[in-house]
Amino acid sequence: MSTVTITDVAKHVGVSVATISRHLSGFTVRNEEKIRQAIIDLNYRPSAAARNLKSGRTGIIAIVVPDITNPFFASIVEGAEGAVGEDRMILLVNTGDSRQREEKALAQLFGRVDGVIMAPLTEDEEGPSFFSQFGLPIVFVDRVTQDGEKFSTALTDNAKGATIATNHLIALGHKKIAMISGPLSTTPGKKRADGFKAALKESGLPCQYFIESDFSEEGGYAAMCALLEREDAPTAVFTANNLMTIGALHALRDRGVAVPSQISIIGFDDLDFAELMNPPLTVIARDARLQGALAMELMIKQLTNGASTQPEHSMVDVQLVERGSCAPPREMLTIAFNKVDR
Amino acid sequence: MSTVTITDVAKHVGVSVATISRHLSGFTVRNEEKIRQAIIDLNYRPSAAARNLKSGRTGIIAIVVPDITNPFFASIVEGAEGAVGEDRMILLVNTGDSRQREEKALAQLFGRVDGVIMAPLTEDEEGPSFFSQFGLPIVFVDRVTQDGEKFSTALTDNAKGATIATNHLIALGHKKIAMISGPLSTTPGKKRADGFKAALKESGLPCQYFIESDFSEEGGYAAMCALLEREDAPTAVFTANNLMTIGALHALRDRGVAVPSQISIIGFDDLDFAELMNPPLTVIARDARLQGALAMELMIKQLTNGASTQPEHSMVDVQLVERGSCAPPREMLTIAFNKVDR
DNA sequence: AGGTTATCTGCAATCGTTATCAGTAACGAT
DNA sequence: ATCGTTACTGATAACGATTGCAGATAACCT
Repeated sequence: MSTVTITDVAKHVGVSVATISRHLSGFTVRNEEKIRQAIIDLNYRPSAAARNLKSGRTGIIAIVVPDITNPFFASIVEGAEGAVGEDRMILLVNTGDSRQREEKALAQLFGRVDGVIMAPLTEDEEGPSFFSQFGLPIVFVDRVTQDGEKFSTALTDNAKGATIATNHLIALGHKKIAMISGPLSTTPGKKRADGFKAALKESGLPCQYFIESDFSEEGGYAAMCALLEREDAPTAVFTANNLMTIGALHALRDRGVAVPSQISIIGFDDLDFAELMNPPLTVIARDARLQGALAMELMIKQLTNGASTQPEHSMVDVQLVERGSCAPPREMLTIAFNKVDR
Repeated sequence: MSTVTITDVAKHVGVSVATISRHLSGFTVRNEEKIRQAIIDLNYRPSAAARNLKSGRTGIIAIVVPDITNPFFASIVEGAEGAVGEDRMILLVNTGDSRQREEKALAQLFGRVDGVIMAPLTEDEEGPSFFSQFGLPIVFVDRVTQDGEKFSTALTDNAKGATIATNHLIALGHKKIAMISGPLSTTPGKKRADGFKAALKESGLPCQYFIESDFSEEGGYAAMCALLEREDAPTAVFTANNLMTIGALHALRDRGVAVPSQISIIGFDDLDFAELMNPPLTVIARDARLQGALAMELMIKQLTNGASTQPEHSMVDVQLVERGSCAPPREMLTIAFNKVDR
């Protein structure tokens, strides 16, 4: 166990601890070479704990996500990781979609990290949120809380993405369009639902097939099953995130429903293997890595400029990626067929 | 900025700091209720830095992986996260397949964490490895270094998995079997290649289509392209990890090669969406989450039992999951067809 | 040489907490 | 009334580094 401290090094060289400390902090001191050698010989490593205590800095930025196995959040983390720079590190916290873990984690983080980048579980919060009195710089990524304007945010244009997706289905001729939505208590859940409903309204279509689910694969599966059991089933579905898209596709496969001939499906968030799917998946894509990087940049800006910094808001754009999972609705095919038939 | 310390709380209540400290550590003290209230009123949070300095413990375990966006490592992390328990947290380090970052990260970790769970980049290391003099408990997960027996490990049965995969192809009648291998400098790269070669040898088949690649999607793509360009192309391919499998499939799709009718493919490591692929992917699967959890358990055991603990080695089993990407080779189909034809 | 900087040095205080140790109050037993 | 026990308390010294201060040394100029 390396219990060697700065004092040991000082004694070994024959100078005071202050000199060693200064050498470590980059000042020029007299016996540079001797000190360097002593550090190696003794295998000395400065105690991060002591440093933190004195300086109040930890050099660690926490990133708190609900589910690290969701490729989207994994990309967020990767993006943030890439932007963190040389002299800082990332502390990852996976809250596992549990509110309790989220709160506990936050409490534990205090004093361990210089700032927190987080995707909160829900927006629901009575009165001024817990975060406003947290006492540590916070940047929200992908999701915000009620009073999120007070903090820097790195979001995506959820409403726009949902509107594009819905309009894409409408343009193909669909009238019975379903949405498997995320929880309305979350930012992306709410905004994407809003975008969907607004697009329907604009085209004078009713909103009959709206299911609020939970952003999970199982939730997407169950929601799709529910839709298929309807007497008057929808001809197209917009799934509000990648996991629910996968779940919905599993449901379709299990029921033997053909995509896109029997039902069209478009998902929010791209997947690495969307092209390899059967059929290739049409999605609303965005650059999650960039989003993570932006969040980190905002955090670093806040850290270097001090607490006085005004909150900033960055927005990542969305984009329709057409592949093969959307087609005109069945009725239209039938009509077209009939026409040809005559 | 919450600059309120234990002293402030003590003054506010009218007791000594020692009493507050004791209360915080769970001892029974006299003015429990008053103290609790004061802590809330003042919004006091104990400084982790000071605690660390005194106790020498940080309550943080680092987990170092080469690439967090690889679903496999994401699952490892999730498994470890789930097993970490109430009073510890995870510090995630993504080395991005860079040796330099790996070393730097390790150095930075010292004093910040109680132990390191890691998947090292390579096994190559001259002499006694860097890790043996690292001075912090280490558990290797998925990969080891040369002198890995000295540390606890949570590995998977790579050779067995590769053998099963190869034998599966052989049983289908394939003679020209390729392997797109990972780097032989890594544990899974080496062991899977060994298993592949051993299986071929046992069946008296030559090893003509062996390509060493790099576990990346691009690498898998390039390797598959190289195989397809051969005059005498293989009829079946075993890809040594999930990312290379995806890359290889992309290559096949781009070239218009049909799976499994023209070429069979089997991958190491399952994917969430393997069933949804075109065709559904046959793989060698293992429980990565379990593997991560096992690594964490070994770490915690080491932490609680002290440095004297003997290293332990746990092994996660592998399993063949047959879906639709493997079939008898083309020649055989042709022969069968000819027979019927006569 | 003498004076003035410029540069480096050690001492000691400090960060916020916990561990140790000596002490005190309350209480029952003698 | 004395003693022993129990159950808590407060003062203080660490933990290992950083930093302001004042002093020492070297370097430079006239």
